[in-house]
Amino acid sequence: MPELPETETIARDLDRSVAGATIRRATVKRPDVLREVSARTLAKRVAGTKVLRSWRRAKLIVIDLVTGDRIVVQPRFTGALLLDDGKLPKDALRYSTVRFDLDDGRALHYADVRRLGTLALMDPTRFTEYTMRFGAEPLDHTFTRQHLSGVLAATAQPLKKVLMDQRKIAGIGNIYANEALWRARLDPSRPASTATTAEAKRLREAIVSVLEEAIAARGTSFRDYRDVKGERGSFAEKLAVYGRAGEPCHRCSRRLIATHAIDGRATTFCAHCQH
DNA sequence: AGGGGAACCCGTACGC
DNA sequence: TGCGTACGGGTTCCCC
Repeated sequence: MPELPETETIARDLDRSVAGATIRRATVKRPDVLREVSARTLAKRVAGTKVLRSWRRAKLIVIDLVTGDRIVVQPRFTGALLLDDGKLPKDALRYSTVRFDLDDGRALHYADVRRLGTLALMDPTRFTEYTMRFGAEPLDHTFTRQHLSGVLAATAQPLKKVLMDQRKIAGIGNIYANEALWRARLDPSRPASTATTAEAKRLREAIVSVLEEAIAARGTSFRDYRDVKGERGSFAEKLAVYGRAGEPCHRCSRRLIATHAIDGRATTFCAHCQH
């Protein structure tokens, strides 16, 4: 599932390969993935426009156009941005929902098997309004231990729920929330406001390190995630807890516990060394 | 404000 | 083998 490291990988790759290209036209095969714009309006507003850059905010891939409009992609579970330069794996485009033909002959596709992911077109005003809802970027220099302490102190919700709350911290989903809490040796169900200064420091360092390492590995392809070339990330082999329920903790060798008690989401942790 | 629940979607897993 | 059904997963929205 594309979280921060996966969307960052996609956005960086696109920035390198598509910035400067001009979109010749857009073709919508599955209009139900569109948000904020109709197929007809999308096609009209992007035709003939140049791509300035591609970047990430929260779990969104944002493609800036020279007109000021932004293509905003939220891949959710199975969404992928695939760049078809004739070398994509066979079948990669089977679930293409929107195709952007570029002036150099390549095509950028938004493909999505389950189509819970979305693609929107936003003008600058709408984009600003939309992204105001997101909390701190964990890899930004403003995400300090003091900032995290403030976020944690403000609520008695479970730590894991706070990490995954996009209004509080942006970009962390189920995989990296589980991993960061294991690294910080913190019980996912602990009320956030009970975290000490030392624990907040540990948690900030855990969040930053796991996200940076996952970006270096080009993300986690636990199931569906693929990069713009249709290739997998390699961080799945480094996961300490996610998907490892019943297996031994890498720190203390005791069996990892699985629960759905927090927000109905799969949580895996070590009851012996996370407190 | 925070919590609960439904809706969105379909491949996969499972029961019969 | 086939058919029917339950499930998952992030976000949004609506209601309490």
